[in-house]
Amino acid sequence: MASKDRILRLKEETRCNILDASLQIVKEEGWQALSMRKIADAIEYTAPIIYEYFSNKEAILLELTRKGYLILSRDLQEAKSKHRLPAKQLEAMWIAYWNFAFANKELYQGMFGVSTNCCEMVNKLPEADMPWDIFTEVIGELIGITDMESEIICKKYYTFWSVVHGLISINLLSRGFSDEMNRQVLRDAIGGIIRTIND
Amino acid sequence: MASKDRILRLKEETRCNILDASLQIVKEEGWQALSMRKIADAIEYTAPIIYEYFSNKEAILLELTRKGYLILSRDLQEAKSKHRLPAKQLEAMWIAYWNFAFANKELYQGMFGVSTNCCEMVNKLPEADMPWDIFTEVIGELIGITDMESEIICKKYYTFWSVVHGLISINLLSRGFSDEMNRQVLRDAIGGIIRTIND
DNA sequence: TAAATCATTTAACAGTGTTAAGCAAATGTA
DNA sequence: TACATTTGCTTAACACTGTTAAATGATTTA
Repeated sequence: MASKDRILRLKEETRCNILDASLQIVKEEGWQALSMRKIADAIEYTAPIIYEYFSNKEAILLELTRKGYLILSRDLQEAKSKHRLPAKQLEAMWIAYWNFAFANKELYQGMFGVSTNCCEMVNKLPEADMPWDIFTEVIGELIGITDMESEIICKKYYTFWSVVHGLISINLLSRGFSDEMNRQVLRDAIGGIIRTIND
Repeated sequence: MASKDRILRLKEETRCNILDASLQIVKEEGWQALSMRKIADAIEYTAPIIYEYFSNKEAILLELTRKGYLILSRDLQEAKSKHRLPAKQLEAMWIAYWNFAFANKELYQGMFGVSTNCCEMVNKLPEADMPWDIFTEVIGELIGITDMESEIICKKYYTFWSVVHGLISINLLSRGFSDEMNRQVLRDAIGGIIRTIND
């Protein structure tokens, strides 16, 4: 009777253990390898036990990404607090964002739906089937450089692509705004970067 | 004996049927719902038959994305051919790229690893757990606008985020360049956009 | 007509998420 | 202390997944 809160504490602990084990499996073997039975093995129980702590496998994933966003928020807040000028704050925040993504690759992938499956597939496709060359060609002409190995063209190309792919990804997932507005954002972004090309 | 090529033609046809059926299932029910038995149902065969045309389920996915890249390449080429100035060509190409992504949402997701699983999850998370507000705050201060509903801040914020998320996505998947170069690209992109903010 | 090849299916295996039934130990009650 | 009940956990099972091997039946070849 007096041990009621101790039991609750233990329950909370195994709940944490489930999440920790899950994250570790994901980090070591990828999202694809995460299975209920493997989690159960890690916490030295059998699979059905997990359903006393999470209603679903998806609920575990959801909680993992939720914790991911919390950590990211903390990192961003911390980065912001180290500067006073908004421009500096913003720069520090993006870098913190960047660091988080690469320090927690798998978690970031889970948070933003960058799947590992298809990544491996793309790497297996022949380079010739990819349309990247068309882009580098035109960007090369635009800035008057034909040497495809040039660092400048690489960077510009990279930046271009990131803007577009990022915009598309975000909109494919949660379609934040109207299509017209998205197009305008795209145009503005392209225009802005084209302007910086000749600097 | 004389019907050898006819048989080959039939074989080629069911191969196509497999791919078509797969793509249709993906379009209607998502990548997650694509199973060998469901494909078999669609082409009115049983599952093991598929293994006479594709060694794997992954081989089907690979072929689908390969065809996706081919279509994308064609669209880009076509967009490019309609202009002469590189700047105009580039703009048309990005818009073609954009259109392709949204006309073939599922295919694009498969090609670039934007998984549907996690997208649904993110939508289920409470808005409060997300760190977006921190960004909009700082960007608002930066451009001297505190009204969070402002269209300007939305667009700027959107653009910022796209650059970073796009860069990270691309690097997480296929880590194109060195970390130092990536950071420099990030800084340049941020610098460029900050400059365009006060226009 | 008999043999051999081909196309296709059925059966099976190991794995997945998930649920229901069972068991055994700890607890509450008389 | 003896019985009843709840609790913690496991085993068994279901429907599904990708994949492979064996069986079947039709078609072609000799």
